[in-house]
Amino acid sequence: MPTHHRGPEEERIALDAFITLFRAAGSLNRRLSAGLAPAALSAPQFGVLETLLHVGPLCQKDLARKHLRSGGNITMVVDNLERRGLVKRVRGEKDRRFTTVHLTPAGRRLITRTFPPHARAITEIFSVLTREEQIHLAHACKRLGMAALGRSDEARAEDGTRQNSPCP
Amino acid sequence: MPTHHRGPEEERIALDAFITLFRAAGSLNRRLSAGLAPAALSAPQFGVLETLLHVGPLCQKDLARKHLRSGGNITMVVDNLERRGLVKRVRGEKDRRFTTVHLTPAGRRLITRTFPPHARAITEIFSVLTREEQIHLAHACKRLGMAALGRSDEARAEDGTRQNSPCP
DNA sequence: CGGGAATAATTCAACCTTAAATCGTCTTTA
DNA sequence: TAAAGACGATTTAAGGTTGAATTATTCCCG
Repeated sequence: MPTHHRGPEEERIALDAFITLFRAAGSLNRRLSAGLAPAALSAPQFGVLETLLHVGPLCQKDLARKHLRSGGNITMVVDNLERRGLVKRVRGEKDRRFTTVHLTPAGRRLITRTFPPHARAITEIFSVLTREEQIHLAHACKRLGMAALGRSDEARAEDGTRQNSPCP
Repeated sequence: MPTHHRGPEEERIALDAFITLFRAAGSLNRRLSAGLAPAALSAPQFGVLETLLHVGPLCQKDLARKHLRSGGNITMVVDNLERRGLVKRVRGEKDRRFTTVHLTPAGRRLITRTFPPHARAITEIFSVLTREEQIHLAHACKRLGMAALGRSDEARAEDGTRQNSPCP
């Protein structure tokens, strides 16, 4: 919604940036989901497989934290992946509250051949911006994200400063 | 997911910008949804009411186009708003295929008192960026969105160049 | 040691989202 | 004018999302 609102200029500019950011995210998302359709993967499913590939087996709590999603949500996404045999749950031996999620061979095969074209698609789309523009965009979004979180909890949980929980 | 992937630099930068953009949108969305909770409005419901307030009664097709959502989605969101008595559907007289969605007095009251604090919250969060940064951000996102859409159909349907459908 | 607090996962209800199928209602055209 | 096609809205099935309640397990402390 193109914010037909007319207020003071500061507000107008902020609302315009806001709505544009959201529309871009939506369009990106739709486009990339289409690219995932051949593998019959939803974006969240792809995200979980990608994380498992690049950081290794994780408990669901950590998956939730990494993706900024609720626990119940991860349960469902992992359910659907497990139903297709792309992932398996392993009950913690030391601490039986945890279940660690592992890629199966089939899951690893699928994600290793799905990730590269996906990354290429992103790179291709972002190439409408120069290298510097991309860096500035990322920087601005990083600050925005922090501001939105109000700096409270996991603001930078995924910004590199990871303090991983001890999923056994 | 902080893209632990390590590829050529161009790809690394694009993926970083991508993931940062999405995390920012997610955080913004969560924060603003929290602000809407007192009014018991979801973000999509708020969006529809806001559009109806600022552009006037619209048929569902136009609402769908404005929000880049499917028709079925709008049917449900309007259902929920109508159930609460915030909007009402009016069957087209000339062409009975269309239903025009109107704000009820209650709906107008709710959205007129909900919008200003919402806009202020956005402005407040975006104030971590300078005026110029916000403008550059919007510009970059605009180009990104176009690139993602592949320039096809309603790429700029909401960028001002509105060609409204003739909902009677 | 034993009971209460904390914690990981699951379930549940409510809503959002889409694509595809269907229903009514025009419009076109043969 | 009647059949065919186009078009707006609704329904349906599948999945995503959340927050709250529940369950199972472990931890802590008196």
